[in-house]
Amino acid sequence: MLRWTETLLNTLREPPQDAEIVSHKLMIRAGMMRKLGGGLYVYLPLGMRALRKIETIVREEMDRAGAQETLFPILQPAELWKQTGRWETMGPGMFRVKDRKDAWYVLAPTAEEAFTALAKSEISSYRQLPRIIYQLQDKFRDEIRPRFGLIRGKEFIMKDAYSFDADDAGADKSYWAMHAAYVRIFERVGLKAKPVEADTGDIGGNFSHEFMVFAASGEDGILDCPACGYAANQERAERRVQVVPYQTEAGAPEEVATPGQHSCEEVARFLGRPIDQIVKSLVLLVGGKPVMVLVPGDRELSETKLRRLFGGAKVEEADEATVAKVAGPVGSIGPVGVELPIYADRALEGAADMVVGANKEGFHLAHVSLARDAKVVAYEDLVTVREGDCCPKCGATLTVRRGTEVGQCFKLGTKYSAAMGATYLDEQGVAKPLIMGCYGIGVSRTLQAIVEQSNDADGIIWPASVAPCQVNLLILDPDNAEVVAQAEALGKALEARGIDVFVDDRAERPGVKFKDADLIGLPVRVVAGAKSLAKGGFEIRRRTERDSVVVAPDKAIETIADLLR
RNA sequence: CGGAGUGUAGCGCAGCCUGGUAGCGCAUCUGCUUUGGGAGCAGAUGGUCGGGGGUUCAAAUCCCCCCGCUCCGACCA
Repeated sequence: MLRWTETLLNTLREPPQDAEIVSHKLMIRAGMMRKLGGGLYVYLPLGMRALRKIETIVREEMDRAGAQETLFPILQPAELWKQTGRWETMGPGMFRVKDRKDAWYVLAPTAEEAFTALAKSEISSYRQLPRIIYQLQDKFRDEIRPRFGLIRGKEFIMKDAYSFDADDAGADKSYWAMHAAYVRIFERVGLKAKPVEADTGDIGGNFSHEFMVFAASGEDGILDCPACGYAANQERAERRVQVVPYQTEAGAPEEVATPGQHSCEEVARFLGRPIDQIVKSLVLLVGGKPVMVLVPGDRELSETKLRRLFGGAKVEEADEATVAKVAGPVGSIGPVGVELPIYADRALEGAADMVVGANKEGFHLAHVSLARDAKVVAYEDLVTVREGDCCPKCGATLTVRRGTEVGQCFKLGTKYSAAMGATYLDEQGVAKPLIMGCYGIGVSRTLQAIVEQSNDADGIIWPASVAPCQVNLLILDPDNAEVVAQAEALGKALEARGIDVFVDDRAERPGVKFKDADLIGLPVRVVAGAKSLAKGGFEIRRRTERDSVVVAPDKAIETIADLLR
């Protein structure tokens, strides 16, 4: 039994000034955690209990899926990271420290290298495959902007798992086993999380799902198809291309004066043409080399998609001087006559009678037919999908929702095993690189995501599976020996049944205790007071309900157990 | 890093424009009254006003530099 008067716990009437979103405010106000520094939080006893419950569920489901728990050091030799090149490519996002001999170390932001190194030393035969190993361990990332409490911190708790297989079929099996485990984990912790197709980012690999929790405060946009269930991160989502109007050729390109008109909106308005008849031309440096990209005037280029098109090469905007050299003045460039590889969005395939920049300040070209007048290398899916676009699977209209990522699965292939020489011998005695997958859950982020998704105006509403305790027992008259004796007996009996009890035994007025009980948000509230005893026992109610029932002491345990079921 | 804010008691804030001995609410401690949805009265504790420099007889207040934190854009669990 956890007693308030023996617990390091203070609730706050007002949220701290630096908290923006509801879960951050509630986690602080309810005394679940405190800030130690930017992006760094202390888990207080109640928050710690909820965190432990989540971790237990994660372990149970990982073990059930055949994964084995390990624990790797946070402090990792730089050598490992140099083997895969990520010592360079991770950039300033990774914390690096030196020991007294000036040897460099990394505070692990993730652990592909370390797990691959272990696989290299321990796995040598196909007979040892498949293997999935995991850990729950702190991760460190020097985030540019930590925010929203546990949602994005410099230090956070991650469950990371890595699978090692002999072939693609095995790797797929491991991938979907982890995927299924994640679905179960998020269900069990009471979180509505949806797997969506995702980009693979810096981790690499070729296939990925993110588990997203829908929340207005989410940092990611998710395109969701209400008709067929397709869902994808905005940075990766695809669309079914609609045929653009104005497909008829209208004579040769003609220079038109557009003084001072640069953006597509300006040009469209000035020429009295619809915006999707204007072509947006952009110059980007892909792996350091300039490339021209064309998208419809009202669309945004997705740099993520461009990067994937070029096999993960670095993509950046070209500076004005470069643009001027290879095309024309920024704001007036176009594809006609430029000597650059030109890639266009699929929506522009067959586009005719378009307006493009003339590569000359103050002028655009009208009546341009891309097929005829520009040397387009390829038409690809290059724009960021938005609300109202068509689902790539079924063609229905996509909607955008905000979401927070709580987990991600990647198929890595041999990216790390090949780089580090982690091989096994197959049945023929041939050395082959291990096929890998990696699977992360932001455990501390999950804790706060649960609160973000489950609260009301009065406070947190913990799902029973992860609540710090299941029952909040309020002793309203701590000076009344009869009340205390009854409450203590109930608390002990509940604990004997495996039900956690948090007792508010403070010498506070009833109103204070009710407010705090709502704020802390344990699933079942039991009131023990002189008035309740006079009415026949304890007053019992769910956090989510307004009215309580009075239950005789000998019936209370069953009533409570039923409510928790 | 770019843009916008902010920094005064444990928490939330006023004071700054117009310089003149640092204040309010909550929390904490003491006493009395109160006691079923954040009680009342009386008293008490607690501040190098983010740091440094400058202007001035005098700086929380005006000027300069630095730092922290928060919010909006590019990374990610």
